[in-house]
Amino acid sequence: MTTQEQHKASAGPNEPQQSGEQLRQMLPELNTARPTIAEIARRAGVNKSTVSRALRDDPSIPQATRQRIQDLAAQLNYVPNASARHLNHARTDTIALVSRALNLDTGAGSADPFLVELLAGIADEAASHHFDVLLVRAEEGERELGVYQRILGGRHADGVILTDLRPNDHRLAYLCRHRYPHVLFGRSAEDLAEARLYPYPWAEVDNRSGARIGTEHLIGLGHRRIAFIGGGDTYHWERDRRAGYREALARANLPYDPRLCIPSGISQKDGYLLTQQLLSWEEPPTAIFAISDVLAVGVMRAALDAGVQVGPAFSVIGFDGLGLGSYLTPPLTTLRQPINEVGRILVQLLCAVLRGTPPEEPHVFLQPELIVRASTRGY
Amino acid sequence: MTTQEQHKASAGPNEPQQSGEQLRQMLPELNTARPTIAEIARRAGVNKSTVSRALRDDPSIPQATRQRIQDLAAQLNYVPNASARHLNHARTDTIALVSRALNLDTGAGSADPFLVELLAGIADEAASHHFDVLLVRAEEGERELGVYQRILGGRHADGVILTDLRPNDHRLAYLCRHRYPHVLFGRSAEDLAEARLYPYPWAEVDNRSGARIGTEHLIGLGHRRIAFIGGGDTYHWERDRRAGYREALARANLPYDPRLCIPSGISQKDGYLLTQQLLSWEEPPTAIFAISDVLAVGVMRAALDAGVQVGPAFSVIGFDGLGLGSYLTPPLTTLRQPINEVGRILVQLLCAVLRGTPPEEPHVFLQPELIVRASTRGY
DNA sequence: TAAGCTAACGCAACCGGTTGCGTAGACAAA
DNA sequence: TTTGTCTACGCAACCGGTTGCGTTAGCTTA
Repeated sequence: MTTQEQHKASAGPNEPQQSGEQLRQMLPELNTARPTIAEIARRAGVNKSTVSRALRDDPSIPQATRQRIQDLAAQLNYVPNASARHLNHARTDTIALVSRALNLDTGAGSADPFLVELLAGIADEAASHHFDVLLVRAEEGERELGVYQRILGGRHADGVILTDLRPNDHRLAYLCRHRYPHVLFGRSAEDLAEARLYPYPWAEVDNRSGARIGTEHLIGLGHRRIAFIGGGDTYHWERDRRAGYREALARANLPYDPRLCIPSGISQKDGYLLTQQLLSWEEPPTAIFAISDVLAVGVMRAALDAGVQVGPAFSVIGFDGLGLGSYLTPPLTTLRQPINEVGRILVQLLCAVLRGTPPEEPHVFLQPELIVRASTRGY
Repeated sequence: MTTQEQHKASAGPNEPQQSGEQLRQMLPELNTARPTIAEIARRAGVNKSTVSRALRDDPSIPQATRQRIQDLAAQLNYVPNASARHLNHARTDTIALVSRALNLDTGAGSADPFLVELLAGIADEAASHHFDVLLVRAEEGERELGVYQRILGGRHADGVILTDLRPNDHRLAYLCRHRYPHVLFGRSAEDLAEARLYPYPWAEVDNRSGARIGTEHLIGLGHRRIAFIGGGDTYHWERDRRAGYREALARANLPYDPRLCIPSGISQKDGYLLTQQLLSWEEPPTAIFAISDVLAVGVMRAALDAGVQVGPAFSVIGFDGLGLGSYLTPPLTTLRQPINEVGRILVQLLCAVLRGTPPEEPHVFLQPELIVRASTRGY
C-alpha cells in the first residue's frame, strides 16, 4: 500500500453499497463445469474421437455428422481446453517476453516507454501466428536463469524473446546448452568464443550506425567539440552507440577527447547534472549527444536553466525517437528506432525457429532514422 | 515491413557471416525430450506416484527417499510440465490482461505510457502470487467477446483484467453470464439494471474527484473562465473527469458554459488545434484543463506558438502524472494516478475471486494526487 | 504364533483432448 | 452366397502429472 488515500466504495459518490460479505454471497461459483468433448460425444451419441475429428473438420467424418456435432458444440458453448491440447502436442503456442522494464525498481524512474511499442508489435504479430504472449519479469543475479528454466523447461512457453543483451551474456550459453528456443532483441554473441556458431536469430536496431549518423549530423553543422553523455558499460546498446560516436569522430579526423565522453545513469536527472558540469567548463562543448531521449530532456532543461539557447549554436541530439521529443522546447533532434517493427520481426524469427525452419536471413538490422528538429537546426 | 532500410547481417560491421542455410544446419533439434516424472521414476526404481509425492515433499514419503528423488530430479534438470499440471488442477495459474493499448492502430499516436506502469504493477503482484501474466489485445466489434471466450473458456487463463470500461459495457454481462472470473480497471456496471448485484470487484482511480480538485485548484487561483478540453463519450474515465469539472464549477457557483467544454480526440494534435481556436476568441478562457497530459502537451505548445505565457495568468493543467509532464516548459501541473498501485490491487482482487474468497472491500477507489507545477503556479 | 497396526509405496483411474488402428456394416462384384 | 472394398466410426493408448485407495512388509501386542 502506498500513502495514497484509499477510500471505500461506500464513501464514494453514487456507488452501490456492497460489503465484502454481501459480495461473498453473491459471487457465483466459479464456472468449473464447462462442456468437454466427452460431454458432446455423450449427447451426440458418438465416440469422443468422432467429436474430436468432427470439430477439426476431418474429412473422414461425413459432412452431415460433422455439421451436427459442430452445431451441438456451438450450442453448448464448447471451447477446447488449451492445457489438454498443449499436453498432447508438446507445444503451448505461447511465446514469452522477458523484460527488465517490468520491474518496479529499475531506477529508470518512470516506466520505459519502449516496452509498450515493442509489446504492440509483438502482440500484433503473435496474434497473426495464433500465439499467446506471456509477460515475464527479468530477475537478476542468482535467480536470473531460473526464470528461463521455469518458463521453457516447464513449458509455460515454447520460446522466449530476450531483451537487454549484455556482452558475455551468460543467458545465451544457458539457453543454447538446454536447446531452449529463443531470439534476441539486440546483438548476440559476437563476443562469445563460439560466436560464429551461435545458432539463434536476432534482430536489432543498428545503434552504432545511428550514433555515427547523429554525430555526423552535428559535425556537418560545424561542431567540433561534441560531448557524448550517457550510458554505462553493461548493455550492448550503450556500447554500440558510444562506438558510433567515436567512429564518426575518427572518420572526420576529429580527436577523441575522453573527457567529453561521459558515463552516466539513464534518468533525465543524470543528463541535467552532467550538462550543468559541462556548461561550467572554461571551454564547454558546443553540442551534446545524449545517449537516449530521456537523458536529452535533462540536458535541454539544464541548458535552459543556464540561459543557453539550444539550437544551431548549442545543439542537442537524442536517441530513440520517443513521442515526447517532439513536445520539448525546442523539439528534439533524435534517431528514431522502429520498435514496432522490431517486435514483429522478433516474433517472425521465433516462430520460424519453433517451426524448425529458420528464416533465410536470421540476423536483421534495422536502421534508425535521423529526425532533424529545432534542437540542432534552430527555428 | 516498413520503409525502413533493412540490411543483412553480412553487410553489418564485424558481424559473423552466417547464412540462413548454415544456420538451418546448426540449429539444434528442438529440445523435445525433457525428463518426465516417469523417467525419474524409472531411474529411481520407484513408481511415478512416489516421485510425484517426493517432489511435493509429501510426508508420507520418508525423508531419505524424498531426498534421493529430489537430488535425482535436480540432476536431470527436471521441471514439471505446466500443461499437465494445469490439466489436473483445472487451473492455469495465469491471469490475462486485455488492453486496447496493444493495438497498433488505436490512433493514439505513440504508445500509451500508461500500460507499462500498469503492467509493472500487475507483473510484480502476480509474481508474488505465483501467477503468470498473459497479454491479450482487445478486439473490437463482432470479435470482441470472442477474445474472452477463447481465453477463459479455453482455459488459457483463469481470470482476466478488463480495462477501458464503457457505460453499458456488454462485456460485463457476457462475463457474468458465463461466470468468467474477472476484475475491472475502471468503474463497473453502476449503469446496469442489476448494478447492485454485480458480483465482481473493481478498482479505479477517482477520476471525478481528481478533475474536481484540479478545477478547484484553478478556481482558487482566481480563474473564472476555465475551458475543459477533451475526451469523447465512450469511456467512463472521460465522462467522470468531465463530471468532476462541472461539479467544481457548480460548487463554486460558476456558470457552466458548454462552449468551454470541448470534446476532442486523444492526441496532442487535438489539444493543439483546439487551443488555437480558443485563443482566437474575443474573450478566451484564462485557464485550460486538459483531460490528459498528452493533450496538455498540445495545449501548451499552442500557447507557446501564440506567444501566450503559460503560468498564473494563463494556466494549464493535465491529468495522469506521466513522467513527461515534468519535462515540459513550463512543467505541467497535473493529477497523478497511482497506476502501479492499481495494477497490484487488481491482481489481489482477482486472486481473491479465484480463491473463492472475495476481499473484504471489493471496490477500491484510489485518489489521484494534485501535483502543482509552474504551468499553473508560475516560477 | 497369529492377529493387528502402521509405514512405505504401487496400482490405476483421471484431467481433456488426439490419434493409430481395428472393425462393423453397406454395398458391389464374382 | 461368398469374397472384397470402402466408409464411418469405435477402442484404447497416450501426453505428464495427481491422487484415492489398496497392498505388502515389518513390527508390536496378545
